[in-house]
Amino acid sequence: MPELPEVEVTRLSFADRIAGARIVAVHLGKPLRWPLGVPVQKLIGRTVLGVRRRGKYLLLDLDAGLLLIHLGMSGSLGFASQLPARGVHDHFELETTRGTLRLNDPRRFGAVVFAPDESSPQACKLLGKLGMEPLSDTFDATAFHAGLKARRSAIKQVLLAGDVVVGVGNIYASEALFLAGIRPTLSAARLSLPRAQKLHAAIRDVLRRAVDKGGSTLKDFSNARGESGYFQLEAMVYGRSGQPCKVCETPIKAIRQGQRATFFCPTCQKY
DNA sequence: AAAAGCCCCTGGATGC
DNA sequence: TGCATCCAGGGGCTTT
Repeated sequence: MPELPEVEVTRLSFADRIAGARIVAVHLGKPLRWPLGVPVQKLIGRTVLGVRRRGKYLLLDLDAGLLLIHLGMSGSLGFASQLPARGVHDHFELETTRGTLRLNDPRRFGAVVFAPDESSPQACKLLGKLGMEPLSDTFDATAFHAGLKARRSAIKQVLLAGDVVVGVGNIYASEALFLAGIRPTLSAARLSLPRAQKLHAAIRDVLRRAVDKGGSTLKDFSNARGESGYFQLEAMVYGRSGQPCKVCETPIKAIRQGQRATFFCPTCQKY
């Protein structure tokens, strides 16, 4: 579910409220993708300094170490002073002096991992190979083009891979390619500089607008306040197989690339 | 080194 | 209504 906009929206919905909170208890449910990597006791008494984001990871900075949180495919966080009773899919909970942070994740592809610091092996294993941050000022079109030049697989799959640019998942990859007028199957290396620049702008545009709309709620995404997102209503191609293109009315086509669905308009994205 | 497949897990939708 | 099958927003790991 959660791509960069959903993760960022989640972060914005609780970062200010949790900053300065002291951890008073930790509850673990079923195992997530990876073990926490620290005895729960070591977290008790720690203070949460703030929440950052890197790609689709949330970084909970503590006064000693940090927690890396990934929402996987079906994860969502809740943060409130009073949450309902824990359910079967609530697998991690941080009880703090400011409220309880809870991870609900039915499929358990998500994870919460402790790292002593950002350059530790624990953190580098997860963050080390991540590409450029698309919403940061350092995301530069020329560097983006150079990154694509080195890759021969389809542009859609290079976007998803996350080693050139992070945060673009299955929804926003299709959407950005539509906005840029690029066929998803085109080899990444074959994008000219002007087209790479167009895609660079399209990625920033679609991600920013999605954050503004509170992310996309396809099924069950909600931010840490429990609020849904509305960007799915603005999708030009994602999930619109067979429906008329909003620009030219050609039926939207769905194909599979690397076990994932890709949506595009055969007319607006000719090559 | 890069690319392609596999797999982790649960639940909802679809089809018989 | 019941059961099997397919599909889903991610991404690390293994194999080519």
